[in-house]
Amino acid sequence: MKTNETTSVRVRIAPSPTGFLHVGTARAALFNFLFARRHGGTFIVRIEDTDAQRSEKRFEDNIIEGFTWLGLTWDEGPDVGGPYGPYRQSERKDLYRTHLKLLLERDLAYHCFCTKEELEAQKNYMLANGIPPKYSGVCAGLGKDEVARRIADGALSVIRFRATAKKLAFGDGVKGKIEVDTELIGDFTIAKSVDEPLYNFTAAIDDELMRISHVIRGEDHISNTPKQILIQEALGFHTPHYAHLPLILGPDKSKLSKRHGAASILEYRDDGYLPEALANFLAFLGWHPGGEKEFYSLLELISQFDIAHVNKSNAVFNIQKLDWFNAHYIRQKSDDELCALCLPYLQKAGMIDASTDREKVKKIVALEKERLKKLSDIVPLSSFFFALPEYASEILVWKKSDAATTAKSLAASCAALEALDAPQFTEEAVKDALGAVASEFGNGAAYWPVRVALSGMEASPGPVEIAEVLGKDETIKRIRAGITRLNMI
RNA sequence: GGCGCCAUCGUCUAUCGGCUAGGACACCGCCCUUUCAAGGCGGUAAGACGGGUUCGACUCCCGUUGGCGCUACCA
Repeated sequence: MKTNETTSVRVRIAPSPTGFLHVGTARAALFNFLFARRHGGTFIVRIEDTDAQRSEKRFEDNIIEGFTWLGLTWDEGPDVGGPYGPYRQSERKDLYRTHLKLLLERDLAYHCFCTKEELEAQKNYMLANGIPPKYSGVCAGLGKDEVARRIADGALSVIRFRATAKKLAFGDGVKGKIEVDTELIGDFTIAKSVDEPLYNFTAAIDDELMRISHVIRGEDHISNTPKQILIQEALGFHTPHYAHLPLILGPDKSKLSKRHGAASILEYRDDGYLPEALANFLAFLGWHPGGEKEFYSLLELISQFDIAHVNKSNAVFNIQKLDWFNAHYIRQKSDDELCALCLPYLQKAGMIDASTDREKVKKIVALEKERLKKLSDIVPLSSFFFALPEYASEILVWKKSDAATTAKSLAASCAALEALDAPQFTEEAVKDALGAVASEFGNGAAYWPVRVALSGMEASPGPVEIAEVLGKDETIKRIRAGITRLNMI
């Protein structure tokens, strides 16, 4: 796709607020955003809410919130306005009505009175007889008077566009040249009535009126493109450059959808994924800047983005890779930032409240930082700090040790730690105290039981770090409980 | 069924005619190490198939097969 400096780049993401912001739309938005910013163009958000039955404001809000969370910014949209508004199709009815009437007057479109049942029957007949199914055209030749009479009689109708049969080809920025025979399309519907326009029609009108230069969208829209081009030609509109992105697939290789898991991008946020991780991951689904660098900030993505390098084939959404990106970005956070990010999860789990010592929480988060794949992992990983979990006494014994030795080493550790004055219960002091025990019993026989007694878990941060966070009293208490347990084995 | 799009490790990908096919995730092993994680090192693993074109094809062309998408009075 050529992007010379003289034609300004204007791209749009046109979500339909009939559901929460899903991954596919978010990725398409990201690519449009990247493309616009890369070329100093304009990024527009246009809400396609022509389907009044299915559109809901809460979905629009969810979509806008999702884009914002991802780090995207737009220049024109329903919330920020712009010179080509309004940016909600439901608020552009008059524009569509004008063009619809124009099409009707010029006989480029016509009223169709066929009922859904009739249409269904026609379709089944054609299918059964091996004929490519398309509108039969029974209403295509109705005279003006006949149409007026039927409408006056209250007959229900839809508006169909007269699709001229021809070989149509358009260049695609990703796929190359795409050719279709519009003969196979047939006269398609563009409105339920002059006040109820349908998707292919409104998209063609708005892309013209909003001066859209490039349409970047999922390849599930390839079959809509010739319809939109036909409408553009009938109305004397320009045809924007098209670029159809490969689809994002679920593990089963079918188009990613709600049934594959997260229904909304915001669910990823709530689950503890970082926007920079998701953006990095999503950008790499179907595109790659070349080279072996893996981590790209949004700014770096912008500077490298080239739509010519977008893949043609679909990509499977690999949650493990997302986790890896996320873990990386979590580790990049400062302790303060990460603590602030983890706080909501800890609070929600009831593990901390306003009275909890913030410095203690920060130490805990810092300790678990490199173990977090998602922010929400902080809850199961750190709960033992706040309340010792129930655990099997047997796990106190290190694999290369025995109960008797473990009891002795735990008692020694306990004594060594008790000898420390509470104010001097520093990481340094604890380390020296336990180090002395370790030099007598060996690292494994000394550290393992202390760590298990303190955490109640077979896997956790080291005993010195935990003890320092817990403080002398709690540390001694937990170790004594461990010793008691050992004596009962 | 019709039409369209696509085809490199299990997954995301590099390669734009010269490849001993590179990287990443995941997986396995080793190191580090009380455990886990992180980190370091190493390993298993790919050009769907068949024809062309060419000195030379993963790269170009054709066919086959397979996958996906679309086929609404949804978008």
